[in-house]
Amino acid sequence: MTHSEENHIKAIFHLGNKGTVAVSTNAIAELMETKPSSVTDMVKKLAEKNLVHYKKYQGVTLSELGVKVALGIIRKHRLWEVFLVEKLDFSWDEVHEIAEQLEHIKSEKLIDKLDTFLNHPKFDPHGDPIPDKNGLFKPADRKLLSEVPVNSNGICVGVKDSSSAFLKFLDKNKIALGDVITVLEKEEFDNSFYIKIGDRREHISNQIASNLFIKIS
Amino acid sequence: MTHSEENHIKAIFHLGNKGTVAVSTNAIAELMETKPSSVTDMVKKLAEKNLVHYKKYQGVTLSELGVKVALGIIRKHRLWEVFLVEKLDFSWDEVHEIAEQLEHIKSEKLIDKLDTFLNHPKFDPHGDPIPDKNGLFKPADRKLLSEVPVNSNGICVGVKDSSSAFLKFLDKNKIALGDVITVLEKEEFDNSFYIKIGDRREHISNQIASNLFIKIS
DNA sequence: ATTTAAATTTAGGCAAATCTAAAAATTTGT
DNA sequence: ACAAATTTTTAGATTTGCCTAAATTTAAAT
Repeated sequence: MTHSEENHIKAIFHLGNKGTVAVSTNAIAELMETKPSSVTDMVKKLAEKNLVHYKKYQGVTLSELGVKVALGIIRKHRLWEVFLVEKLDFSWDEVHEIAEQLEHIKSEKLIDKLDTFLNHPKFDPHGDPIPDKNGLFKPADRKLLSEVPVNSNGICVGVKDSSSAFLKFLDKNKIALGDVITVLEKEEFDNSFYIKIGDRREHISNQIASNLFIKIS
Repeated sequence: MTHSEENHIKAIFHLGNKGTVAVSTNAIAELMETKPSSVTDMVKKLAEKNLVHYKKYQGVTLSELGVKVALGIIRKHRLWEVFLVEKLDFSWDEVHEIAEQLEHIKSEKLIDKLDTFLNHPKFDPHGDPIPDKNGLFKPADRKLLSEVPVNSNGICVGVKDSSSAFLKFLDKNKIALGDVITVLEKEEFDNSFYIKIGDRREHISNQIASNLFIKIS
């Protein structure tokens, strides 16, 4: 598998609800910052290799094999992210680009040993679940802060948007995974939220609230 | 820099006494398992980029910039090898292939942090010196066991041939870096050696002796 | 010092991954 | 339901890294 093939598989997985929902070449191209025509070419190649199901003009889904491959890449990506943050002391907004490179290193033994070294972590630094060797992971029971009823109480367990910009915003505002959050009030006018986080009271926009996952306790 | 470019630079460095001695395209091709004509192409490209000095039919040497690049790659390779052996518990004969991949990961910060995490090691698992950030490393004062006078006493600090086959042989015969070795006698007939290693007496062929480095104490 | 052998380069070609521009299919709006 | 807009694919070109086969240069041998 080339890097490019792996990246396309990953994109289809992420855009198409784990590869189950048909994704347009346009969408893939946009995510990958390439052109739709290039995606068409690649998708044909992946179809040849039985990694995707593809019908002209109808979008792409992953085959069973494709899902397996995608989960393998995601597993590697997220394990490396844990390594970078926990062992090398990177901050959570710096690790994505490096993990994008590391995820393509080929060695099953390496990733098994890395997993062991890290004590079989279940979540990456952004709260996303890490598939195990067989591609299984518990569908984290978490909800977007924006979609939880007022007075809900829980722990911040993940972010939906893991862009560097958003993560830096959270750092600046001292919001981190593990923080205890209570939704105090919803402002109907602009859909913003008043929350209690730790022992502070904060006012966060809807955009922030709809990118924070909490686990209701 | 592409992987292929980096690999060519590395080959020129290793074959040409750190890039200072002209290397033939043939030699490079053989080491890299490619064809001389392909090497010619690449070498021209590297010359364009001022990474090598190249005169048709006269072989290649590294430019100052080329040496810098080579040292950077070697630094990465060897630091990753230390990581694999010390942290992930790989054996020293397994790490080369994986490090060949990892050495191409691009992130200065990553390698600095890895270096710190590993406590700025000076040698890789085969006893080869690791260049520091500025490309400097002490020229390890070590000699081949085969070239040391009888009755010399020292510590085994490295291997010349780090092929998996040789390393496995050493493991099987319980010869490891750090072992104390005394050259007891040289057998003139076949140039083999009788040595004391730890508290055992061993008889090793010239081929073995000329691939083991010791540091005379 | 030629001739022969070996090494090296050139020329031309191929496959992968990308692109642009044009053609074809699908979707949308009225 | 049909024309217009949008999406998607095809066709053809480009770049990179590699190859084979032929030509050229250098080195070796008699």
